[in-house]
Amino acid sequence: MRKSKGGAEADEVPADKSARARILETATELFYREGIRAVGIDTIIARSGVAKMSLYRNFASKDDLVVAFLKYRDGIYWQWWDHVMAAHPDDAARQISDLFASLTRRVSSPHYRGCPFINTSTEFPDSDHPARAVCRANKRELRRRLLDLARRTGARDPEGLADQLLLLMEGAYASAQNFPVRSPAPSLQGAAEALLAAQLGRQARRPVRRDARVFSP
Amino acid sequence: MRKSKGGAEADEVPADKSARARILETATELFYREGIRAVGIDTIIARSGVAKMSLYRNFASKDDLVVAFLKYRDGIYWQWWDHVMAAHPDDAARQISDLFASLTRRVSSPHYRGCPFINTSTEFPDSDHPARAVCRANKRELRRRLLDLARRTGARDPEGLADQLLLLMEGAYASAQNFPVRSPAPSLQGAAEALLAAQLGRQARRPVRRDARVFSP
DNA sequence: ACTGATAGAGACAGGTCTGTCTCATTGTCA
DNA sequence: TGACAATGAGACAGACCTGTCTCTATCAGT
Repeated sequence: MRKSKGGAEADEVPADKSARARILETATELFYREGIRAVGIDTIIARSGVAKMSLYRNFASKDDLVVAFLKYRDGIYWQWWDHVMAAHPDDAARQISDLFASLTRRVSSPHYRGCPFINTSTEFPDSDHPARAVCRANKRELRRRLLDLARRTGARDPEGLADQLLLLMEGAYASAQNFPVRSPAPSLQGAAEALLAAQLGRQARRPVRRDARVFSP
Repeated sequence: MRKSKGGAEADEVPADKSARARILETATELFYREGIRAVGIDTIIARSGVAKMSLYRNFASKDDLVVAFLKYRDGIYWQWWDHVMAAHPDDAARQISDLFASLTRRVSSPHYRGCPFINTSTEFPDSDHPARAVCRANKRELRRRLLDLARRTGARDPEGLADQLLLLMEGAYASAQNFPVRSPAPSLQGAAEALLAAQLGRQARRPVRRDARVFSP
């Protein structure tokens, strides 16, 4: 089985921080960049310049470290969100535009490796895995905040708009991996604005329900 | 480290097929449902009732089997696509509606576990991994077909519309895992139709480029 | 100077993983 | 019947993984 190439073994985290902080930072970096299953405990301790027992004294297990990694990323995520929202607190439409503009930049970075919560959910299909609870909580909160935004725009169907925007965001995250030459991300902001505009216009545009034939290969 | 729970060890694939076919079917099922890294060769041979050497006589390595799995799923995918397109070959707008309606059903199935190409890309971050080429090819072809559809609708900006629809599709795939209670999928078709309608209307709706402040935590 | 908390170093156990090897068995076609 | 290809069964090697254990070193506060 082809393995991911291992990186340098030298310390990459300043040694003046606590062992716990060094471990968490290193794990966050490695788990995000190379995947959780692909990164072993030995790699984390080597890269953070920490003894193995220091890891297991601070985290009960690798799963526990994974949960800590996700909670750390969750914090960063809402920090980013709040920062974007703060620019125009009373203009929800503008906040949506800003959100998708910032998201476009975020997912267009060459180092971008997708949403850690989606990625982790893929790596651990068992929805009872402790990490999955953190992933679900992040997405639930994302949906809640999008609904709040949608309501404040005065959209005709705020729940529907929120879910449409949610789908766009998830699509931006997921498509970051497989379009190396020309990312679809630049179309993101236009899509969000078109969906919002469609909900603010006069004519009621209801989705057409059609009974297409079922196909299950 | 918490492990995925192993299933029954009994044969689940009819023994009258060739060893290669049994292996590929079992691997396809297991890789998709439980993830690639999580499923070992021993599990595959046990579930398919095949000797280990029969596996390695038909596939050079696990990576080779993974590539075969992805090509198999790729075939199924375009089979599904062609089936949906065949209903109204000369009405691109209707084809788009049908596509998203069918997609909604697809991702709403309780057994749905996301897009195998996105999932595999997450499991193997190294873009040089042989499996990644199959994933990229699938997504490139998806984009090509969406562009063809968009052109045939007479959309003002076919490339933009195709990428918007692409983002929606990817979002539907990615969001299948983390919204167990109330999936955003029902909003999918309405979003696609609204994006199409926005491109067929009179007024030019150009995305607004705004220089929001950069935030990199 | 003494104490106690924190951490480094590394051996080790027990399990799992991929991939190889040998040998016996089955089935098919001539 | 004989030959040959495909397959089953299972031991095995070598690597890697998580988690435990022991012993030693450092450093801050009193």
